[in-house]
Amino acid sequence: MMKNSTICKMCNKDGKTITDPESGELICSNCGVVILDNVQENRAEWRAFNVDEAKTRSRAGMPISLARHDMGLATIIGRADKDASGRGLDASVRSTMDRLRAWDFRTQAYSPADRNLRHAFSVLERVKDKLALSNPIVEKTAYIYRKAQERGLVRGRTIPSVLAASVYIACREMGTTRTLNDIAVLNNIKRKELARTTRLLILELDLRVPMVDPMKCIAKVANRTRLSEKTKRHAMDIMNHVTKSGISAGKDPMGLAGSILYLSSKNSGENITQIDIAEAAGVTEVTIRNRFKDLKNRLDVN
DNA sequence: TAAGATAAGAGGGACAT
DNA sequence: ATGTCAGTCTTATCTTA
Repeated sequence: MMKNSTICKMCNKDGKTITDPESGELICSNCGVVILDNVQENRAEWRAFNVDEAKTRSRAGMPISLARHDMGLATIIGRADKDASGRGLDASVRSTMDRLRAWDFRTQAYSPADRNLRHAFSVLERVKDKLALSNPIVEKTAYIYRKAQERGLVRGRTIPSVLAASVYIACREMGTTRTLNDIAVLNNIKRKELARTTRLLILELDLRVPMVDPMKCIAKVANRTRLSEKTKRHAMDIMNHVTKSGISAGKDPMGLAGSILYLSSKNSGENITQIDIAEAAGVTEVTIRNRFKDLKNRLDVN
């Protein structure tokens, strides 16, 4: 969490706002409203434990990154036909440089695999902005995509779809809540296809992807509604109970989170419609109803 | 108008053949 | 490999309070 001093437009107080680095949401600490949900992570991705470390770790120039087709290590022979002191080159040196430059270019960017990666990572740059992904997630995405590419899994699929699946997996691994829907709509991909590709990657690359944390789903859905902190807490208690008793197995966690919030809001007398909840959770109101009915039955039994 | 009920259809996992 | 089955979620439509 990091604090800023943006003034919240909802409650108009000079309150602090809090950036949640996990969900990338900017939240007012007075009223709890989500002011922005696309905040860029602007901290360094490393930690320094003392002054020396801070000095040695800060750096000039481009960091090494998996998310570049050459991992950011390229040396490019420039176009200016000048030597280091600015004088022009004589003809023979210049023609040598021309030949070197030509080969430099060919060997760097023109293997088919590299071209694929170049394309993919330019797409990744755009996705990063749209989804407010942190640097570690981008790196992880790039790593997964590289593996997929090496295994020939991109063939017969589009680059954006494989990339989107990589993003989704990276988010899951980092415990960040991004749903299939979130990622699909921003990439103009059908949710089904994204789900299919994701499964394929997990299967083929033998990835161990942790389950979505249902608590984070509660937080995410609640942040999109106007429910009170108390209702949210109560919902988390219920979720705790539900997870322990195994009712949640096989259910869409967002739908479940939504229905628990609905249940919680009923208990606390807050009026929120199923439609509002459903919209916040990204599921239909029927799903909310079904889960809700389930919950009522199963919780009464226990 | 919100909530509940019902039905049809899609996609995928488990399991048997 | 292919088919079937139970379970989940979605969409659509109708009824109820």
